[in-house]
Amino acid sequence: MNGSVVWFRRDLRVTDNPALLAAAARGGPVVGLFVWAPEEEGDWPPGSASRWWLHHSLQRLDASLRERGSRLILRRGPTLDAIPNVLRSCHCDAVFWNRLYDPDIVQRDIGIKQRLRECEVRAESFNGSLLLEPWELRSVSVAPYQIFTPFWKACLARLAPDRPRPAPERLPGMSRWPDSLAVSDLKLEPEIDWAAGLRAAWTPGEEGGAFALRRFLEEGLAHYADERNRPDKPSTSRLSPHLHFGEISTRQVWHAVHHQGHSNCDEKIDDNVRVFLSELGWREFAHHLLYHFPHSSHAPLREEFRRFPWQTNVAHLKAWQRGRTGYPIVDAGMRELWQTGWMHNRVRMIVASFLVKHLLIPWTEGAKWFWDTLVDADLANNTLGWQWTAGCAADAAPYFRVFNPILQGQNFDPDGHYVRRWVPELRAVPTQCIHCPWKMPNDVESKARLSFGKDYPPPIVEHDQSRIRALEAWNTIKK
DNA sequence: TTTTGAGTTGTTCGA
DNA sequence: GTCGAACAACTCAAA
Repeated sequence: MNGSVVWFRRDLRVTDNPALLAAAARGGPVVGLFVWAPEEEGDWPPGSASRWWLHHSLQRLDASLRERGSRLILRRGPTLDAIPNVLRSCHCDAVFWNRLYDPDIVQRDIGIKQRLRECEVRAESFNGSLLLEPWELRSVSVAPYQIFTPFWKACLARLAPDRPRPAPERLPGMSRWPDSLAVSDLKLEPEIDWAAGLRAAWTPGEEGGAFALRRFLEEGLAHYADERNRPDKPSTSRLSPHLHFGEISTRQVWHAVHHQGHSNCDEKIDDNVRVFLSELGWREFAHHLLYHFPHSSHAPLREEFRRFPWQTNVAHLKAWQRGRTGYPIVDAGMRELWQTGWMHNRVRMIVASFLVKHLLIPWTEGAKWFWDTLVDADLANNTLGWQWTAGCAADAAPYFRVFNPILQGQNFDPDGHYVRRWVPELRAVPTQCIHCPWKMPNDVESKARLSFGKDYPPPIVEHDQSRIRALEAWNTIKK
């Protein structure tokens, strides 16, 4: 009896998967297990877009395991029932998994490991997703880092990520497999099919992740430092959902990009590579913060923000969610999100700043909407992103940094290609008005075949006024 | 302990 | 049109 169960969660790959390799190394049968137990994830069970992705990724993983002689058994929670049940029915005596770092999941997993060990089951977890785990790095004062630059410097000084390890070629199987649900039984796909845009934009699964990395190395990386802020250019990696679901490991990405950097210009690391790797650094930093400040997905890291005069305005929130604020760059972003489950990072900052500063709507509302609509929704990244925008993270932006959606549009989408792609009613608007169509002269408006205010809304708030109002609101919480 | 330097991503105004 | 300064004060990290 030396069969092993690999409990898959967000490590949906066979390459460079420490838990899977540990199971394979024992030489006995290897059984993949996925347990659907959203109620065990606290206030943040996977959102709609994530569920769609998960559905497809599970199918791919099962296929990939079957090619190797194993398979993926699907069960519903409670996890603490499902794991022992599968262990018994396949006569396995060990469970391996890769660690997650979201507070509620950490607590659950600690309990599960303890219970399994009490039952004489070998239960072991591994680091399958971070370059350094949150407890591996402390500042000199022993307190967790709260500011990115010193955090990342310290990481870089210590970092020597292992080389990624190849997938096991063969996995010993069983003669009789335990019962399994079908992926469709989990009902992860939407009942009303709104996922056409997601299907067109993404290939969930390990192969899709490898393909995205290859494409980025060939087409994106060489211009990354200059163009990563341009939503009209294909220079970002688009790896975020693959990284979230662990379809590719951070180590794989790190080594591939590093290698490319060295082959480009011998000793010196390319600026593009340096900038991209620091984005992986932000992912590490986000996980570090959420682990050490487990309440931060709900509450501001800076205490005084509890008194911030947020406003409730359902109509404004709806307009923001549906991409009808009247600011083209904001609306383009929100519609890209709605249709594809993803938004360019620069545009995420612009729409977030707009919600929080122009509309004074709580950042948690934005975080919730992103959580439900993003295919890369990740509690750590989402939390840090929103806290940063709202200015309540430790290394917050200065209070006076209020993005001007017109200027941001003109700077980062200078030809309006991005806006025209996602806000088709503005397609014929000339470039000089594309980011402020309300300034369009009447004769131009008729030529643009646009009835302003009917086809496209006027701005729901005025920028200059909103900016002043935001600065005043920030003033009220000063000590 | 105290001190010092610094903090991803910006905007506006006036010279 | 371009350019530099001003926009708060605070807290984190390290010496």
